[in-house]
Order: sequence, then structure tokens, then C-alpha cells
Amino acid sequence: MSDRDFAQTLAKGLEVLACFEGGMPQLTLPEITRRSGLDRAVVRRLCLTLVRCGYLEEGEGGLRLAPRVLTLAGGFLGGLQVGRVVQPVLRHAAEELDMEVALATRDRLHAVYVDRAAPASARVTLGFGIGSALPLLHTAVGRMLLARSGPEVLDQALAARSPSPYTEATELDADRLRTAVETAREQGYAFARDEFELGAAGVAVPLGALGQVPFVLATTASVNAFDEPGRLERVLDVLRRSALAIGRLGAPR
Amino acid sequence: MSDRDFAQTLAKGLEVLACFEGGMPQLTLPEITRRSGLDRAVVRRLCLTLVRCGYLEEGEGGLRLAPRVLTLAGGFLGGLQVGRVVQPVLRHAAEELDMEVALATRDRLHAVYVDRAAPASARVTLGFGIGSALPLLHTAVGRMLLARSGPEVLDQALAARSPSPYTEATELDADRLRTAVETAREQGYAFARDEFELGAAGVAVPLGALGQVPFVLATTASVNAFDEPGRLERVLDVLRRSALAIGRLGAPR
DNA sequence: GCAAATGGTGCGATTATCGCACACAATGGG
DNA sequence: CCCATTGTGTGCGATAATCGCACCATTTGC
Repeated sequence: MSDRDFAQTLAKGLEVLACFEGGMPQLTLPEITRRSGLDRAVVRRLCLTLVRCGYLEEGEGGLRLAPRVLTLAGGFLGGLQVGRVVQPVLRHAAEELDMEVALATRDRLHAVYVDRAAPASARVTLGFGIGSALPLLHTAVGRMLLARSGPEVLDQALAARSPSPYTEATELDADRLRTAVETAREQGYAFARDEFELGAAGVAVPLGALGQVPFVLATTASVNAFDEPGRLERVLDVLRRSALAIGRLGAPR
Repeated sequence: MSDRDFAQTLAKGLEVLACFEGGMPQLTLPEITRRSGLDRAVVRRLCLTLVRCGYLEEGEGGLRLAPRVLTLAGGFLGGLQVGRVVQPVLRHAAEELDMEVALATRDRLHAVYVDRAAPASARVTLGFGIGSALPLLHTAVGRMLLARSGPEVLDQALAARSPSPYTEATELDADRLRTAVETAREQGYAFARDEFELGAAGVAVPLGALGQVPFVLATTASVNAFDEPGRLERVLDVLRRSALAIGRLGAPR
């Protein structure tokens, strides 16, 4: 049955790996079986294979991801020149704004941090780092990514949006969400506050696309950081100049 | 033939993915075929599968890793509480020492950066970030990892060591390398300079193991940073206190 | 002592995978 | 201009790998 050019076993194995996304520290065989919907025996054999290949390791009472997935991510980051060109620019912008600055892209229906920098003064961290996944609809990063993606992505995101709001300020109305994305496209930047995490606000600007998928540059801070008049303009200015710097040096595919 | 509990197709697919480790920005089908040693048609079908699953994407004239691998890495990092507890400790240590500080672990026969922080003063970066792979034998991180791993790992690393030195100072003699690892184990820290990159030196201390695999905390700087008398002791002190702080808070498996 | 959940595994039928083979385009050197 | 080389796409038959049911052991909780 089905496609001659599609290796089912591989797809199922990747499905098993994907069960560990979203901050699951460790999973047991039955849990993976439930999450993936695969047969129990199949899951077991796939997990054994993944362990032998070094992608999973057995802890007490469960399996967890092995450092090997980091090496894979390192391949992605290295190919993008993240270490050499992106990181310095982000650091500089973070210091200049005294705010957290991140480079993000899209994976399916989530925004993903590709790299991140925080100013030296920051004593608290929000806990998001490389590989962290954020919702597309309710964050500045996400909306800017949607604004630069095809319309079908927005449709999918709206269709898949969770019915439970993150905070009391989370916008749930489809039309208003469409408008927010449209606004981001027209203005050339996105702004969001309180919708994903109360007390947090973000700004995002586009950076061009390194393939099919767009990249954006974003900053996050507590809401009151944007109260001061003219602050938003300054943030946008720094972000846009940083975006240019990265666009010029990096992405030399 | 062969094992009933081993999914060959999955293993081959992962092999294809692994071809992209080591900073290959993009690979063509024939290149992957050569690197993996698999059949051409098989490689093609596996790649099509990987593209459809979102792990690879097609660029002009080649395939490259997709942001999806970052999400996977995010699962690993999130499970380790890297964002919340590790990052702040590294940042603090980096500022205190005014040196780059990194948390690393072992993937097969490489040391891998799990997280990293640089002081605000740093204007140049070595280009190593999360997921970067370093040799085990010729770096401080690597030797400390070897000192805390089983003896079979050291044997494998020695057997697999590349015959061509990284720099003119690279130690190639097996016995002296064994001694260096043994010394690291006895002293409780490892030191290396010039062997991997001329002009660079590193110090590493153990952090305990979060599973089978040990973790180490390390710092890197230019060689002259360690010339000042007493500097090494100060570095060790800060690293050890940071290691304790991470060991206390994190790794709550 | 029973019930439910987890872990391990054998085995036959199915079918997905393998890898050769053929076909075609683009490139470049002689 | 031709031929050798390299990359790409794909059909198909034989084989072997995968599937998933079934059975059994062990543990946990009531």
C-alpha cells in the first residue's frame, strides 16, 4: 500500500523521536506507544534501534534524548554560520537595547529560536533558548513569521490553535488574529504583549528567507520596557540594523 | 539476516541525517550516497521521506537540514533545564572570569557543547556554539570527559584518532595521551593549550553524570590568559563552584 | 489473590524495501 | 561533434524485513 518513495519505518522512527519534543524529560515505552499510536512491539523495536544508533538513552524507568540530537542541531547551526556571524550581532544588539534578542524561524506550526543573546545586566532568564518552540499566533516572533509565510500556514495555524488561552489577554478570535498578522506584514514589524506570558512583550522584524522558510529577529522584555515614548522606534531601529548586518554577512549558501 | 529488534530502514535514514553533521551546509544526492555508502535509489527514497517529515529541505542544488532538528535539540535541552538553571550559572561564571564558559558532554567520540556563555567584553567568538563537536583527545573538555568515561571509550578514541595533527603542538603519541587523561582524572581537572587551535587554551572540571554520560564545565581563552600566576587556581575555583551550583539545582531527573 | 499495567519475545503472513536496470538530461574534454 | 562522465528519475521482481497478534512473565496496587 501507498507510496513507493516513502520509507514508513523511517517515518515511524522519527515519529517516536518527535514524542520527546516539548520538554518531555523522559518517556516510558507505553507512553510513547500512546503518543505515537503505533503498535507496542513496533515502538519497542524502534526504540531499541534509536538507542543503538545513539539518539536515545535509557534512564531509570524511561527513555530520554541523547546528546546526539545536539550534534545534529550543530550541523544545522554550523551550516548557517550561526556561531561566527549571528551570535556577535545578537550580543551587540542585546547590549545596545539591554534586552534579550533572538533569531527565530519556523518549524511547522511553531516558532523556533535559532540563536539568542541576553544582555549582561539580565539576571533572570525566561527559560527560552536555542530550540525552544513558541506559538505562532500569540507572539510577536510568530506573527512576523506568519506574515512572511504562505497563507496556507496561517490557515493551518488557525485551524490547529488551542482552545485554551495562555493568559487572560490571549486573542482567540480568528479574524482579529488574521488582522494582527496582516498588520505585521504591512508595518514591517510585529508587536505583542501579555498574550503568551503575562508581563512579557515582544517585537519582531523580518530578516529575509534562507530557503523556503523566513527568519525573523526579535526582542523580548517586560511590558513596561516599551512604555517610554520613542522606545519602540529605537528598538525597531536596532533590530533592523542587526537584521541587515546578519543578512549581509550570513546566509551565504 | 541479522537482528530481529533492529529496524534497518530507520538506521539508514539516521545515517543519512548524520551525513550533515560536521558543518556540511548542503549535500547533493550523490554526495550523500558516497558518504553513507548506501544504494543510490535507497538514498533518494530516504531523503524524500526525510523531506516529507520535515527534517531536510531542498535548496538549490542540494539538501540541507531543516529547523526541525533544532526542535529536537530543544527537547533535549529543555529536559535538562538548560534554559532555566544552566544558562544563568554559565553567564555569571563567564562574567566573573571574563572568559568563555561552556557545559559539554560526550557524543560517541566527540565532545559536544550543550550550552555556552561568553562575557560581554568578548568581541570575538571562536565560532563554537551549542552542538559544536570537538575532539576528545586534544582539548581540555575532551580529556576531562575521557577521564570520567569508561576505559573502552579512551581506547576507541585512540584507535580512531586522525593521523594528521590539528596544529604543530598536537600530541599524537598514544601513551602520552593516556597519561594526559590519567593526569586529568587524578588532578580533578584538565588543561590543554595549542593542541587543537594555536593560541587557544582551555580548562575543564567534572560536573557529575546525568545518566551514563559525564558532563564537564570548561572555559576557553587565548593562551596568555593563563600566564598570570594564580590565574589557573582562580579559574578552577570559579568553575568548581559553578559546577556545584548546576549540580545542586539541575539534573533533577 | 485478583486485576491491571508493563516488559519481553516467537512467529507466520504480508508487504515494504532493496538494488539492479533502463532511460534521459546536462556537462565538458578531446 | 561525439563520447564519457555525472546527476536524476523510476519500474519491477525477488527477497528479506517489518508488522502485529499472541502468549507469557513480572510487577504493582487493591
